[in-house]
Amino acid sequence: MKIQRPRGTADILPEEVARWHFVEDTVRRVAALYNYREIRTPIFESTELFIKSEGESTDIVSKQMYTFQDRGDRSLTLRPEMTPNVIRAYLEHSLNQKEKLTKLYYLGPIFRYEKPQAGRYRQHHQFGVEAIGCAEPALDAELVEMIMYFYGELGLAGLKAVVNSVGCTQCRPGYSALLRNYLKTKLQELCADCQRRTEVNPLRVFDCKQPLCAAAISQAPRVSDNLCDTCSGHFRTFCALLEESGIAYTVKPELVRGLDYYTRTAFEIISEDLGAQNAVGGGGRYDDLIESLGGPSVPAIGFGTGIERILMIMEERGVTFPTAGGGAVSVAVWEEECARAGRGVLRSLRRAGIGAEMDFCHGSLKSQLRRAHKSGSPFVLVLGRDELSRGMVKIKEMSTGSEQEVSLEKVGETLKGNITK
RNA sequence: GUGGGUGUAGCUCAGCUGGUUAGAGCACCUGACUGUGGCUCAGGUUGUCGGGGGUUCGAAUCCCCUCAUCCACCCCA
Repeated sequence: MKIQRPRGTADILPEEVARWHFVEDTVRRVAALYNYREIRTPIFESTELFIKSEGESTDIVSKQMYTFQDRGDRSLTLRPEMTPNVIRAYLEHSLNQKEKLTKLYYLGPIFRYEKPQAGRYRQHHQFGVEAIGCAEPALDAELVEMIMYFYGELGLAGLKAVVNSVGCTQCRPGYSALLRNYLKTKLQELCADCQRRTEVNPLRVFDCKQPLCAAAISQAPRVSDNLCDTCSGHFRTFCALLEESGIAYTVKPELVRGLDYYTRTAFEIISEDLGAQNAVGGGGRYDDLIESLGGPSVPAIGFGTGIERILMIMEERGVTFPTAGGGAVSVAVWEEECARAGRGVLRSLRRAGIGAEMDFCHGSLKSQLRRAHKSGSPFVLVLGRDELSRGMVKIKEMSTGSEQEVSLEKVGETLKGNITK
């Protein structure tokens, strides 16, 4: 074993690609149903974009970015998520001038330098959407509905939506301070992690699994009681609309996402089939991000979901999916003087839109049939001395074993009627 | 970044307390059928035992380092 793939990356081999296609096709179909249009942005961007978007102190920016200098001494970073890229493109092309509400989706790889683990890779793929230009909670609810619909179309089950409001610039700082002060009074009762969280990200303490910590925070002030009127109104309507759409969800006051730019609505979709990395998708509103990147003040919301984790759930639950059937027609020729005619047949079949291949390695007829059988060829064309001398070719249908002879010129035509594609 | 498990043929794994030629099943190839796949039967190929170093007369087996992978923490998709 010489050179191996970089740590935390994966090769997607031909056998697995069918699953990817199934997911990708579903992405495009569902996006179209909700009228989102695809956007493709560069794999790398100015490092500054991510620092400005996500906040210097976030895990992603402080320790997970693949950052490098190019030959022109620019600092570039492999995208660690997609929202900043989409917003950058939105601003760069003044999409806000073209329509009031811009609805975009993306599908592609993103990169984070993390220690690989089950469901966690250094390169993984995400499907996500960004809806830019509307502050209404109805949009928030529709996004949750959309992501759940998407999972439903893939045949996934065992998923749970958890939602929260993280407030806005008006009310969040006040709440964080309030909570931090409360936690400081309980500091001795908290575990070491939670003592650290108290300073760094107090809301996380709610998520601690230690019973002592759970007890300590049972009386702590809740976000829901400390939102400003606008935020709490937004959240109430959002929840009511989720109920209207029949989506089962739970409010989780401790849900706080890893990026600084979120405001108000935050949500995550959790799977019971994954290990510790149990979030399949998540998203939230980011009403201040565009302005902070130097654009106009435009509200927006988005979600992202990890393709690898989706595939893991499919695997776990044995989700079946449609696969493309039937291999190419195989042309079997084993005598050297027939090879030329065989190549001619290949060309005419392909011109007729029929996939075809021939074994150039001089295998016996037997081995060629074996190969054809294994690769799922529906038909094998047998072309040997006998047939060639008559200007004919034998068509063998693999499923029944029946054979018929047709003239060389008519092969394409005859097969075309028989192949269901 | 911290802690723990694992690494033997393409795949799944066996190999007892160090002992000479490293195994099984599946897969693959060939043949039985000198022009016909699947089934059956019979043969056959494949390994620097993850890599490096050490202990030893002798290492897949013991020790150290390293790499990869898995699991958990952290964080997230």
